[in-house]
Amino acid sequence: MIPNPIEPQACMPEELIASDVFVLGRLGWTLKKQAMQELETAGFSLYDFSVLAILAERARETQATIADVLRLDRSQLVGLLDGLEERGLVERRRDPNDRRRHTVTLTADGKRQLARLRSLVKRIEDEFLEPLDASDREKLHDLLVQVACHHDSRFARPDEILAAGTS
Amino acid sequence: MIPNPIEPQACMPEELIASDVFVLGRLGWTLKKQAMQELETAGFSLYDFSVLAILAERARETQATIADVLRLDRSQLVGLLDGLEERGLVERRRDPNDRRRHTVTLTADGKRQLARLRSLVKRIEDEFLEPLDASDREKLHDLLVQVACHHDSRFARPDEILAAGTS
DNA sequence: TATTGTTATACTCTATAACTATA
DNA sequence: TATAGTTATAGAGTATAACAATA
Repeated sequence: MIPNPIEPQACMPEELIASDVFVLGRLGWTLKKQAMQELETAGFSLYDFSVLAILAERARETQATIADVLRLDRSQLVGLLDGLEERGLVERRRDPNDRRRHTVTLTADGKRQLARLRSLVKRIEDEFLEPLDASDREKLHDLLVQVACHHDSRFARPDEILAAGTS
Repeated sequence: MIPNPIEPQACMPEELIASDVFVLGRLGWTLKKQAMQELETAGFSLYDFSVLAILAERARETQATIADVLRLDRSQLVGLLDGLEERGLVERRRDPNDRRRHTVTLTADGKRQLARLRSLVKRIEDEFLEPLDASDREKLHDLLVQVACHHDSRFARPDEILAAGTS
């Protein structure tokens, strides 16, 4: 036999390691998958977390705006909200000003669950970024947000710019 | 209350912007999708590029090792290689040492196409990272690879460490 | 019996279209 | 007519299982 003196099996090509498409794509996928799996054992999806997080900051969102933020089709959001509503974490109410709209709000239970998921997600991120120290993590996040902001202005955080000098 | 003087529609929640899962996940997805679309107009997929890149550095790979690097199921690779082979970009040959194996090699035409795709991907990455200067891009890539390496040792680049002082 | 490449199948997302009730 | 939410359907992408050839 004498297959190969130096085990070349499954070693990573330089070109792909040098490629941001490859590295960023895979890293994003890995982290997402990791988070999805861990949330699933808690009975939630990543979207559940995102929806709750959105509602925590601005209650009474309409379904369309939630879907837009998550880049989700409105039809996909329906099932998500159904699940959250069944568990009593959110409430849908008709908007009296425009009876076509539903305004969605977080319940007290929803807030509690969000707090739980928040710490879970935080732990996942901490483990994922383990090799980086606090300063590097901040730098990484800053660079990512800069790029994200360039492609989607909604990522802009005016208050962060203002607060940059204070902390 | 006084609803919201500043149009709140589809604005991004702080918590999600602060979340690495959210930002990294979306950014990776965006870049990947962008690259896929642009490559598609050239008649290729992102996987095509990756396969060609792998073969350029180490010819005569076996299908299993290629699939492993790309985290692809071996059955998925079959169709990919079929497409590349039909276009005369790669060649499959039975390994005489182990007739179960197929060794895959790049043809001259495959090398030419890879060069084309390479510059295309490079351009996509450049555009994507437009807001960052050269130093920031390097830093970002460095951080990403550090994290990637932590989760998958094959991302380690011993030669880069060695070459760090020379160039 | 285990492994390589292959084929066939099933399942999960996501995208699209059609429907209702309101405007 | 257009829009918000909903439902139903279809497609792509991915994962799983079974198979033939070889070890």
